[in-house]
Amino acid sequence: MSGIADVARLAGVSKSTASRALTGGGYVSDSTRRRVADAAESLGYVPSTSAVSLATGRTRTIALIVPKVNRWYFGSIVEGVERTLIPLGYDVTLYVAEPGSDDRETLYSTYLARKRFDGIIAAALEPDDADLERLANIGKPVVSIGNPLTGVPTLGLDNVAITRNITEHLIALGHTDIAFVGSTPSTDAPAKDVDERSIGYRNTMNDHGLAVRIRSVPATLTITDAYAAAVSFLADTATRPTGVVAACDEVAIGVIIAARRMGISVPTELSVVGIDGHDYAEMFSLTTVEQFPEAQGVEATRLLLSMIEGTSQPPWRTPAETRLVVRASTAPPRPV
Amino acid sequence: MSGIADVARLAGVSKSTASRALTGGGYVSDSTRRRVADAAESLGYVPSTSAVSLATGRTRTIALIVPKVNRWYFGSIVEGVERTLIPLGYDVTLYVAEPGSDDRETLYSTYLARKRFDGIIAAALEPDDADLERLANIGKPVVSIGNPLTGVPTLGLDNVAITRNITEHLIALGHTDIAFVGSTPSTDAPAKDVDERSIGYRNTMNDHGLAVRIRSVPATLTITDAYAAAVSFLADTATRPTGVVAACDEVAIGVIIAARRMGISVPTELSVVGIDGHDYAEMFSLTTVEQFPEAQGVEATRLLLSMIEGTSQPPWRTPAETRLVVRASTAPPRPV
DNA sequence: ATCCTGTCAGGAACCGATTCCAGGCAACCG
DNA sequence: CGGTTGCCTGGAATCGGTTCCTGACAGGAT
Repeated sequence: MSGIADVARLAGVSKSTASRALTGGGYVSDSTRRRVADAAESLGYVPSTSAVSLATGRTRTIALIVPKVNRWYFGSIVEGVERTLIPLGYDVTLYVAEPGSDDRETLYSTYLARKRFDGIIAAALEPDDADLERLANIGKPVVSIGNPLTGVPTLGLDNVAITRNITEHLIALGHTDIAFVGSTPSTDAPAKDVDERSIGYRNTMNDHGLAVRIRSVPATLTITDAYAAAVSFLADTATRPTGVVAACDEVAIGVIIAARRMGISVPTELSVVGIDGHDYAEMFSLTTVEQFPEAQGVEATRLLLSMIEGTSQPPWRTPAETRLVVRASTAPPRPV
Repeated sequence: MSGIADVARLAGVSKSTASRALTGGGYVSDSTRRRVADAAESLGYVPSTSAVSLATGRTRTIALIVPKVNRWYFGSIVEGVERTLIPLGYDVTLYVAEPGSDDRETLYSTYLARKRFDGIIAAALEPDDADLERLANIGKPVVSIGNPLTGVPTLGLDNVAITRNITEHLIALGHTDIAFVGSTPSTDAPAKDVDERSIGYRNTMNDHGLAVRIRSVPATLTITDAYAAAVSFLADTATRPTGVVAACDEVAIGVIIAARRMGISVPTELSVVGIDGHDYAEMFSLTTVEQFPEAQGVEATRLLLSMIEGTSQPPWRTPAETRLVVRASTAPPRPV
């Protein structure tokens, strides 16, 4: 429990000199710098973070906001952020709150207001206008992953292009009866990734004069949700599509598991394509557009740190890397 | 950016009275208390956490240490802890570091030494003796989830009893050729859940005079790891067991997916039983022993808070709830 | 010899709260 | 009526650092 005063006393210098020696600011001769360092070492001195924060205004903490932890995409982001920040000695305070939950209000009224961080990384945050203003008012740098927030540098995918790409992939294989499994955007202004993906699919189908069919699954987009939905919408052979564009890999996998269970052969009777590059994609031979959320977490952290240091203002929108991987879940439709 | 001095000035009282009025300690008349509260409200006063921490020695932060986020068990724990702490205004600083990683040393040397929290929840921490001493030396309450640490209240399962239970279940169905899919404990002193589970299986097999067969999968115990391992060990029909006790549900699911893929019928040709009650268990009709990691996160948080408040010293070992759920992944072996 | 400049170190103010201590005042008791 | 007690408030110290400001000193330039 020794403080900097103890270190200073042991080294035979003043508090201010000890502080300068340890933090590296201002003039200190090499010999005293070493004496102070030795004293700190031998006392096992660890600076009090609250005192440092109070004096400097910096917390060496970044806030990470995610709607959920227990999904591959968000879990990967968390791991990417952690991996980058731990070696730098930064703390990560995690805030888990789904849009619309009670915790969401607490987020803005308590957690963000408290400003116990130097910057914020927000994944899939869906703030309304009032929230966005509160976010801007706290005066700390913010980086968004996933959906673009006005005035906030965002790292994300070009979702419309991606679903266009994979829808074209199915069409090129000869499919005409293609469903999008996800959700219908509530408004024309897409607020979420899923909305953009739905729109990319819809536009492509329209361009080709093909019928748009949307199968809804709950917004959580988990494998189990998609499985349950697929068990019901695959049952009717009359309305069953030959191709499925899934909102994400977890939905795609849920559909595949349901199909297998119902004896529907993938890809012979049903082609499925996802988006994510989920850990399980290869195991299910899933054709998918890979993205790399852990790398996105790393990249978002770098962007945020550069804003905190004030060295640079990142671009308003940074595209994240993707890659189409064709596996064995897509094939031409069986001739009628 | 107004401080308590501004609030005091606006309310026409001293800093000390304002502080007492807002924190609720000591004598303050109702009328001034209200005046101060109004002043704070109208200024949008938010106390500086670093100043509060410095003065009180309390951080209103708890540290959560997990080896990984992107696994159902750990993700659930994180969500349970978050759910409990957010309404209380506590911050959660998350530390993700696998045993043996570089980050693990940083954990002890930097993160824990800094003491920027009031208590610690550690899931599946595997400290060596030196680590354990460092943990004790920081002088903050600790609760462990999963594996018992000496001197630390632990919330966990009776793993030996659980695997005994499910091994008996398979034996009662008529199986004699039962493999444990997980790992062999490195020492006789079990350090991890998996070790205990392995031992429970082994003892039960020995008691019945049956041969012990262990199939190893990497320590990460993911679905994909288990899938890959199962694809190889299920291939040889001569050595293929009729029953599998999986170290956890993710391993069990990996085995089931591999079996389906290889045309091995579950449960007719292969019975599989897991441990966890994973989100996917029902989808795969998996017989399993359910546990509730999110509830464990909640419970561990409660224990820790009671230690922080000093109200009570929790018992050395608290058993977590479990429940055997028999589904359609287990059946009597096919008669030869 | 004087002046300036660069290096080094210490004293004291400061960050923004909490809390100890002392004192004023009214009410109640003996 | 003096003394004790309880309620209420303000001043000042404190938590543990950082940083501004001042000054001492040595060396080089004028």
